[in-house]
This record gives sequence, C-alpha cells and structure tokens, in this order.
Amino acid sequence: MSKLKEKITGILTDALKECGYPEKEIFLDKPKEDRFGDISSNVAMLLAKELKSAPGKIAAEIISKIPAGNPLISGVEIAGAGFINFFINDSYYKNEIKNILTEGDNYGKSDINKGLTANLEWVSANPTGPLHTGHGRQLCLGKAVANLLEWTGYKVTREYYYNDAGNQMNNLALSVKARYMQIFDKDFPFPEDGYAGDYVKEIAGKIYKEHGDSLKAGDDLDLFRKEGEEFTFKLIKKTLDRLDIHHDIFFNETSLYENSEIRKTLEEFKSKDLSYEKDGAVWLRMDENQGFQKDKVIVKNNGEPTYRLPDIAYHIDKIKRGYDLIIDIFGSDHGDTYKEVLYGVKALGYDADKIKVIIHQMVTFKIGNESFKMSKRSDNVYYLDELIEDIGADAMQFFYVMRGANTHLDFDISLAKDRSEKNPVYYLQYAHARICGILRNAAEVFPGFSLTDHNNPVTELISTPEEMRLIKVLSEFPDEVINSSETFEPHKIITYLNSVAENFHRFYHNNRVIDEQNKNLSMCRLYICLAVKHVLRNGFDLIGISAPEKM
RNA sequence: GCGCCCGUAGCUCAAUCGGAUAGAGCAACAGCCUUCUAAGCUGUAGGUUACUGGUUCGAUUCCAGUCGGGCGUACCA
Repeated sequence: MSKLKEKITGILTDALKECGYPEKEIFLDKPKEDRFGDISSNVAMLLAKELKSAPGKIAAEIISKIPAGNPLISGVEIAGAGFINFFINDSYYKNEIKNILTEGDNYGKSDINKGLTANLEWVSANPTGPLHTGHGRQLCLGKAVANLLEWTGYKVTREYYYNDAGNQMNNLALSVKARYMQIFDKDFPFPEDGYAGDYVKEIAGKIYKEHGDSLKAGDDLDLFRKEGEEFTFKLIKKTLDRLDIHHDIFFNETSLYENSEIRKTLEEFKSKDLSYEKDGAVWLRMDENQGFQKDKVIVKNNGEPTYRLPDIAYHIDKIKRGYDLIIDIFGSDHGDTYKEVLYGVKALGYDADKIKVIIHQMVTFKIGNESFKMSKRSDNVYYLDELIEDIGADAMQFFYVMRGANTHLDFDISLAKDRSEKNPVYYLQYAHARICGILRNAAEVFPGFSLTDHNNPVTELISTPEEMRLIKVLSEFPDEVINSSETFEPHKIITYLNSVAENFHRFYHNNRVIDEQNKNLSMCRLYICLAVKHVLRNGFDLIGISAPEKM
C-alpha cells in the first residue's frame, strides 16, 4: 500500500475509533470519475448493517471526526449511497515527481516482502524437443511474475524441473535411434508416437559423425538418450536466452532417485497406510470428500513410478528448502493433476499452504481468419523460435502476457506481426520513443540544460488538466506493482501502462513541451516527460519488452 | 457422465474486498499534420455483462440451475 493510502487508512481508522464504531478493515478504492475525488472508502456502507443506521448518516459522523487542516487533503465529501470521497492536494502528486526522478530505475519497487524467499518453478518442459508456442504463455508469464515478486522484496529462485527418467525421454531415445538406423536403412521403422521434428535427425547425424556405424548392432539406448537430452536442452536454453530468461536451478527427476527421496516417500505412504498394492501396481488412496473420483497409481506394475510420485517428492523437497512462497505455473491441461500432487504432499503431513499454483488457459493462434491450436501432432509444431522471428520478442511477450492467465487467449499473429498503429505494443513503445525525441530536441533548443536536479525539479508550474491527470496516473505505479505481484497477474501492468501511454499522448497533444520563449514551463514539462519515461521503462522491464529510443 | 476453467460492444479483452453512469484497442463512421515523431489526438456509433432464479441497500463479481466453449477424466507428463 502506498504511503498515501496508508495515511488515509490511518485517518479513517482513527475517526472510526472516535465515533465509537467497531473496527473495520479499511479498503480504499480509486473512483472511476474525477468528481468523486482521488480516493474513496465504502466503510460507512459496510457498517450500516451492523449499526442498523443509514450509510449517509454514518459517513457524516465519520467525516465530522476527521481533523481539519491536514495538508494532504483538500476535501472530503459524502456521495452516492454513502461513499466517503477524499480529494488529495495537488502538491502531493507534484511531489511524487520528485520521488520518481530520484528513485529512477527503482521507482515502483517496494520492500513489503523484504527478507522473504520465493521459489518459482516454470517452463519445466522435458528435453524432448525445442520449445514451441504452446510453452510461450507460461514462459512469458513466469518471467514477469518472477520480476514482480522481486520488485516487492522477495528473493526469488527461478527453477526448472524436468523428468529425465520417464517415458518421454525413452521415446526420444527410440526416435533418435530410429533416425540413426535410417541412415543405413531408410525403411527402418520410426516409432508411431516418436518425435518427428528435424532436430531428431540432427541428433542422429551427430551421433553418426562421432560413432559411425558402431552403434548399429547394440540394444543400448543410453547414448541416444543422453545425446538427445543434451542436444535438445541446448536448443531450449538458447530460446530461453533469447528471451532473457535464466533459471537458477535445473532440477532433474533422476536426482530424487539418487538420493533415495522417491523410495522414502513411497515407504512413508505405505507406512501410513495411504497406499496399497493391487494388480501389481501401487495405488495412492484418494479422498472422495476432497473431490477425487478414484485412487491413482503411483508405481506401475513394471516397477516404474508414474510422474506423481517424483512430483510429490519434488514438492516436499522444495518445502524442506524453506521457501516462504512456492509457485508452480501449469497449463490448464494439468489442472487436475497438480491437485493430486498437493494432496499427496499434505497427506504426508507437509504444509502445502505456501504452494500457490498459477493455472493458465490454452492459447489459440490466429493468422488472418484462420485459427489453429498448437497441435501435439508432430508434423505441425510451431516453434517458439519461429514465432520470435515472425513477430519479434517484444510483441511476443506483450501478447502472451497482456491478458489474464485464466482466460482463453486468442493470439492474433497477423496483428502481432503488423508493424503499424494497429499493433498495441507500439502504442506503449511509441510513447517512450516520443519522449526520447523530445529530450533530444530539448538539448538542441536549450544548450547545456540538464534535468539532473532531481531533488528540486520544477513542478510548481504544473497546472493543466492533462498534466495533473498524467502525474496522478504515474503516482499509481507502485501500488499497481504490488497489486499485480500479490495476485500474480502481470497483465494488470500492461493495462496500467496503457493508461500511462494514453495520458501521455493526450498531454503531448495539448501541452507543448518545448517552448523557447518559456524556459521555466519547458523545464517543468521536461521533468514530467522524464518521469513518464522512467515509469514506462520500469513497466517494460517487468514485462520484458524493450524501450526504444526511436521508432 | 463427472471434475476444473471460461462466457462482457461486430472481434480481442479490462473492470482493484460485492460499489457510483460496465471501460480500452481493433473494425465502422466524421474530423485534426507550414508547430517537440500522425506508430498520435478528437468526436460518433456500438451492451438485457450467455440465460433463469436467489442473496444484498447495491451483483459482471457471490450462490443454484440451464445453455454454449476449452481442458482433464492413463499403470503419459
């Protein structure tokens, strides 16, 4: 909560006490219309029922107890059904310009979670092939969420978990082996559900180059698996690098076998009678009362665990590492399975409350009027690298993040690719480029001028409605960051940045910045421009898009 | 069938604990470039928030049901 809101909350709390009203948590809203002030509270309406009195009357009582003469507040009014509306003095917002300029790249950061640690696990694609557009939403979402958490003070560990022991890697090994065999015999059968991408041929070619035909006879798949994993991981990491995503920990499933954690977890289930054997497999008892329909297999009848068991062991490991917050990001296709994993974790007595799961819905792509989904069919994969080349990394990240994770996203490739005013990314970036242009021009008109006096910027001349509106919007940035961070919803930042750009463009059209005849006013507006530039850049950084100096 | 998610303007989507006249962009229409980037600005039009009921001073938001869409419902992950 911003200092402004803290103060208003304090004032209201005190007034409630003065009135002898019961304590109420104060929620402050930003009214939609200027005439309702800058901050409003509905506390009188909330009290109305308890006190069996009219909200308007209660509001009047509260206002009468608010001490007059607070320099922050220029007015308090009752409106509508009993809202208490606060009008904030312009000087507060003018002063906020100073804060933006002095804090610069740090404006918007807060320390409300200082000293806390968070672990964000995402991407976590198994190394069976390059990242594709189906992974894109999660990639960009996670990147932004990690940034948001850091901006509110968390120490964030970025983690990538992958199953290198299961079926999928086996399948990759078989696919590579088949391509290798096809070098000698082009009719050698390819596995029906094998990975058909060209990279598999590349891996096979590499193996052939290094080992010739010496692997033709053997049945051993280890080398094919190992080469396949290494090669595809290189591709994956290259794509992540392009997007400036860097994980601190790559956690592989195998390590949980090596340190016996999986065995221990299984024994714990058995000893607590949470599992039983049937048909040669080990089943986890699921609680019907928690909405589970049937028991789930955790060890197959061939002795191999299903993904659930290592996943449970993995989450227990993360809990044991002591993070204050643990976040997983999954697509909606995992919507049910994560619940099973958390159930297992809880059943063994671990505190799963600190685990938060972000589920995002699937993405439909659209080119022109044609829609298509990322198909699992291997001949129809749209790789992320291709998308980056088609539309650019900025537009891609913007489009993946711009909507709430829980809505089905329609990704309009034609629109994202469009290098015209239709493309919403440019609306934001253009505002930044425009400011840079103004600053360049200012340097020519006012040789030797500087905007370095951050502690005392010229703000007393701020007066026009566009200027006031703009600086009010700017001052909301820290709250927006906190709000997005707490709800893990980076799209709110984009919505917010849009309003910054909108208000800047309007300001630009109605308030000429550089005026040779009036240097004081010019300086004042240049400082506003600089403040807008900082907020835009900081917001862009959170989302991961660049801030162009020219367009 | 069952479970989870979604349904808001022609299209894609916002809407902060349940709050005031539900907002943007695109598309449509009408304007604005001898002045700091027109990738911009201004205006018009566009809505029974899928439907029906309930709770509430107040519902896009909460509850129940109906309809429609997505995902899952594996000894895949």
